[in-house]
Amino acid sequence: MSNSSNKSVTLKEVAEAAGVSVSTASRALSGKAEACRISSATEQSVREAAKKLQFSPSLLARSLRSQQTKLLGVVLPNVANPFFAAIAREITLAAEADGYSVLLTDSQENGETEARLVEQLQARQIEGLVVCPVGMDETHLCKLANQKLPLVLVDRGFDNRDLVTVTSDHQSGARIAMNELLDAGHRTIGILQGLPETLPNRERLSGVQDSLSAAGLDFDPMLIAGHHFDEASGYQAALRLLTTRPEITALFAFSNQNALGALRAAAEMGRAIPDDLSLIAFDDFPFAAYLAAPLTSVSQDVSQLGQVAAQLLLEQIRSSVPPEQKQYRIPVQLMRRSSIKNIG
Amino acid sequence: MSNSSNKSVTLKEVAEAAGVSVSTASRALSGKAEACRISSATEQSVREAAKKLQFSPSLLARSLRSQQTKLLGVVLPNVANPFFAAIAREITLAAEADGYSVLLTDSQENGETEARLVEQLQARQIEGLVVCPVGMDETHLCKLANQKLPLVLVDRGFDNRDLVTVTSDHQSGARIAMNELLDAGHRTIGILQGLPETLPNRERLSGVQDSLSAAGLDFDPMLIAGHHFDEASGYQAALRLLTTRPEITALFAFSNQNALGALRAAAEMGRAIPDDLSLIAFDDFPFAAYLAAPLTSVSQDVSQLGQVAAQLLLEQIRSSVPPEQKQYRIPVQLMRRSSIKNIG
DNA sequence: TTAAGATGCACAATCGATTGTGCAAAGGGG
DNA sequence: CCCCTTTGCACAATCGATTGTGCATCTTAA
Repeated sequence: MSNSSNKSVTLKEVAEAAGVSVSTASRALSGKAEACRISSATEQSVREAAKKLQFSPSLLARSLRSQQTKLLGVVLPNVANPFFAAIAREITLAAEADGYSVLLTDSQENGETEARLVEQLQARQIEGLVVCPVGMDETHLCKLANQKLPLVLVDRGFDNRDLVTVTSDHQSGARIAMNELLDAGHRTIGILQGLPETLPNRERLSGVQDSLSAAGLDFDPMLIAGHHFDEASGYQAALRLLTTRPEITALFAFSNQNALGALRAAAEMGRAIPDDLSLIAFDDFPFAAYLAAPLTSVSQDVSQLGQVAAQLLLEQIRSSVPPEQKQYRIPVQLMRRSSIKNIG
Repeated sequence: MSNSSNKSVTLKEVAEAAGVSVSTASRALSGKAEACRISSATEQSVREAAKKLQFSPSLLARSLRSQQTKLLGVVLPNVANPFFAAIAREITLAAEADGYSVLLTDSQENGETEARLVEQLQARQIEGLVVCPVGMDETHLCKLANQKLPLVLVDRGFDNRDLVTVTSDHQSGARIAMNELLDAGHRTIGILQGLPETLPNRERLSGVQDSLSAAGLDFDPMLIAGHHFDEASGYQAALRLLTTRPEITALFAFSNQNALGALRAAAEMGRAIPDDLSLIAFDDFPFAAYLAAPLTSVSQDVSQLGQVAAQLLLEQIRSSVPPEQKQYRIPVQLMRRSSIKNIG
């Protein structure tokens, strides 16, 4: 009964079944019957033929003709990372709601891969693009913006203020975290940083510095370690800091994965949390409250991040002009638990 | 200097720039110069023109003509869930390596949404589809398979053995988990189940039953609670079981989110883990080892799951015949930690 | 009865690439 | 010198939909 071939029904076949021309069939099905003076009898027979044949128009052909692909591109450094996955989801849902489909790609935290993926997406005539950029080179992205391709950067960004960017308020997040430690009496605080060249990392370092200056303390670069947002970096960095600077009483991990590494390192060094070492992390996660030492963290509103990015992109596509405001900051929230000991 | 309009360069413009016809330009650029007797001089001038104009062929037009979109579809119940995100990533990477792009969609754990998304993807002429199906209705998916659209089901599946399916070995995973509890002397074990109608859930229940029978114990349906794989369900189910059946000494959570809910419920009931209550969960996660009671769990090899699904799909597309073997089982692994107390 | 206007639909161009076919010009052999 | 082959490329159809235009037929009024 049902069509068992793999090629789909075309408008031409529908038109023949209804005994009309392709153009008439097209107009009948696209609701332009009135405007194009198609008799309702004809319209009905076309509709019936389409239903009977299970006609589904080729979006490919339609896109080619209309120059509207209804496709969005998304480039993320690691789709499997729950943080980016949450962003991907928000964009996907928002896109779907607006009739768009999402081409998802993974740059594997590699700038060249990112550039290649962006070109590939462009070749597919995407109407808009969300990127969480890797590295410090923004030229390939500026080029897109110059070509009038709606573009939104999310989570990470550049110093270039011309690109539409949605990020958490990393700087005040870091300030809040540091203040929490300082208020608890900590004075020698190790920083487990992530990818050094990323904007979030730099802004967080800046927040750390702000906080220290406000407290009249020096910023000691030797108290910073780490090179990535992953567990391994957190582990190595924590191990090194705790070994070279045993007077450290608290660690500030720039990601929850870094915190995980810190947990492992602390366990190996025989330092219990929070009694022998305090810990705070950027980026909350579901199990944070159930850890041996419920982890105090700065929570990013990832859903909000994704939603705002998606809305900015869709709005940009609709209006075909970039928004006036380029920089969007999503507030963070301190989740106060019990991984910090008051040693004041 | 660079093109600042948003419309891209067409082959026609390249051809004009090189002073040749569109067909010649096409052949020169697609490496068919030799075969189509294009002089190397002409080929060079076309290539140069293309480079100068930054020509990038429209994949839309190419797809329409060649009937090859190089597009894959992926439908997952919740893209933000790290488990599904990991699957999405593996598929994305494998696809990219083979020149395919991935259209990612989120069915929001809703069968009708899933069916709608699948149709939409079909309208985009995807060449293959990976679905983690929601619900028990497989008709819309069988239809696809009948239409010769390469299809792979992942994580979840149906009793229908004709659809290519890649899942963890849920049944033996559940057996392993139950045996771990039984070996530790537990006899009254509460089950926190996930979505009841899903295959993983049913297979896990089946594994539970196997294990109990082998131990000569009865399977008490009243010891099962829960309706979803999320935290809320785990919490409510655990609360109910621990209230109505206080003699329970151990819980088996069917997902890590369920386990999280159980953790919350146990805390509220004043039952410490593992001393007052043992816990084991299906599905490991990075922080499992750092919980107050390091959680023993059955770990699924999610990457493997995604990779196998991707390879099966790509192979199916290449050979244009479904594989002979339809069911693929990925082994699970017990991660023995310390959330189970030996009460033997 | 006939010209003007309304009605209903088909023809054909178009989007941007690919590809089968055909036609010149150049080259070679008898 | 002519015919035949090879070389080099252009023409045109095609993929499947959308859309401007034009042509019949029918209606209505003078």
